[in-house]
Amino acid sequence: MRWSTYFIPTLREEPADAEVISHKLLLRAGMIRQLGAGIYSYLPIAQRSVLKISNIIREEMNAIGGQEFYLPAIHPAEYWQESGRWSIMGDNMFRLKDRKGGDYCLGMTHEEVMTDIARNELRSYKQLPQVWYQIQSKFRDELRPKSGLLRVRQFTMKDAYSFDIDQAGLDKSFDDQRGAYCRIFSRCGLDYVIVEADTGAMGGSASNEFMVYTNAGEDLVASCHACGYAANVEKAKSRIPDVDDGDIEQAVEKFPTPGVHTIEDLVTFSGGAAADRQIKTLIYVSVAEKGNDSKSTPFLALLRGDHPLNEVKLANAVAKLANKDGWEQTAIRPAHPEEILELMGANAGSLGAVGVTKAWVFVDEALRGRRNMTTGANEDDHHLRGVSLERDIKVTDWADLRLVAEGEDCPNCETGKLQVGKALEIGHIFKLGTKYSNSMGARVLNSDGKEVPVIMGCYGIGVERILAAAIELHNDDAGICFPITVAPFQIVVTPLNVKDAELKSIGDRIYEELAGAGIEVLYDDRDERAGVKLNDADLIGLPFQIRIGPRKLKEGKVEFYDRKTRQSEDVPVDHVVKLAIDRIHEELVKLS
RNA sequence: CGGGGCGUAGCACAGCCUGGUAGUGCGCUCGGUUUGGGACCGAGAGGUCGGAGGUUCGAAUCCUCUCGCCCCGACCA
Repeated sequence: MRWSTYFIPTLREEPADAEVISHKLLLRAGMIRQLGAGIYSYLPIAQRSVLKISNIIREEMNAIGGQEFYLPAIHPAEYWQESGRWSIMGDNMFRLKDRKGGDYCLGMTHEEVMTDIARNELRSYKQLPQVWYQIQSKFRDELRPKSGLLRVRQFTMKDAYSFDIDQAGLDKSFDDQRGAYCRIFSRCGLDYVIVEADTGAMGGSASNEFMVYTNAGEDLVASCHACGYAANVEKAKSRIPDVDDGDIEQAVEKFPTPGVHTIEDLVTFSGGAAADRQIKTLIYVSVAEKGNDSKSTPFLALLRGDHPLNEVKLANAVAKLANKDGWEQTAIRPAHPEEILELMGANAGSLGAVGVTKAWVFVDEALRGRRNMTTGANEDDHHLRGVSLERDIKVTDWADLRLVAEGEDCPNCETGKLQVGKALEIGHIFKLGTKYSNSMGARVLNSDGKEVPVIMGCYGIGVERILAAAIELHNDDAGICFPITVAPFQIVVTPLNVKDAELKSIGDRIYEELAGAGIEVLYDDRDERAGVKLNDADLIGLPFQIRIGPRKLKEGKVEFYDRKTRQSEDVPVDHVVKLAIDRIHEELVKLS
């Protein structure tokens, strides 16, 4: 490819509204341009990278028996209503109407579409297992698109679905996918970690996320160096030391606490209590839907005073009670002040669960067995001391509701401490089970002639996130340092002055020979100053460069430059093509 | 949805407070000189100042509304 006629609009200056490194470099390298919030056009070299990533994914999916589909992006609402996700997805889903007023959406994923095909076509266990996948655009009306390609409203996703007759089959399909994911991310040059994750709106039993540690990420991962435990903080657990509540169980006593409205206030208040001897009382609302009806149910969540709430854990705990009689919880949210007053008869800052019987009370496991605690009295400016959990509070359900913190003990081994780091999710695999096959009626006959729901798994990868993550992980002050497997080209050939006929003719020859050998080569035949060409080459980050300049050519040599190490070696003109081919193959082998 | 910021040439920005002929740098075009890490000289092209309404003799500038984009938050009562 000749750079002089190829479209790579590099930017010298940094775009004003880019924040994260990959966003800045994608713009500066002429790879993407924004069309709207969270909507990007991929320019030619970005498209080359995306296609290379897609092909790696395709190869690994095919290697485990995956079969590629092409599915509609626009879905009639009825399929999503059947699965129940028409309401669960809420404002995150792009919705539209056709000319007759019929409801449609743009697909966020394709469980419904794939399950529909499965239920129409799969009849017998003899047809299982099946592994179906696609690599296509997905649409999500994100609350806040941001960070270039990291959180967008249209993106490319590889999503695969497995259909098995039993749990053992699902386990194998899941493990196959997990192995394929490891190979895919390794081949793309990404350091990743596999973590336990919440299943969220997908439903299902188990799930693993594939994460890349980077400050541009939006998730937090808790991990233990001692044993390798790693989990999304949405799911992570930890061990904490016991707190001494004293030997004697005291009686409940109300006392005035004027002006005390926070845990912290009560710690310093004379006659108050340490934060770990307090009970924090939070009022939340479960929002549920049934058909076109919706309802809001306020409830209490109790934690130790110094423990932060993990909303995801709380939502999961509440859903067990909220999802019945056809109701499906779509969200939980903090209660509004007027809702708190109505439910509790007091305002935030003086709340407590003692005597509460008309609302659900969810209590964090860390409070189990605790005695002589201090909490709000449900009367403004009053608190209670001497509260014992089991004796004084009517607990609806115990659950793990606590957000783990850095430095707490690993839940999985004796010695480790948890570290918490920011990470970017690049892949997610789920054991769905029968959630969709039940709601949509995908059943086959088993070997006993009995009709059973198909056991499903689903497996997603964000293609552009791989590109962005590769840039986040591999860059320096001059620009991108692409892993060769995702680089738009493998090498750039740069005659430093194309008006010098000798430099140009040698450049032409090297370019032709590399291209003839099947190397993905970009030829910088632009009539630009050397500085411009070298800076652009560094910026777009191809792994290797061949620089042809007058100084070295006097000795019959050209420079072979390694972008990542920024080392160059002088090579006789006649040897450089072979050297380049060898080095490129070496790189490819490293990432195979 | 709440808070903050910003919309002026392809890009980055100044001008706005205090109303009076729309600017700077980079990029772009042409000519010349240059040529190993983002050259120099000269001559040019390019903007309904996000949009609508209002105030005024006069609005990029003041007022109202609106659209868009960026950042933070939307868990700890």
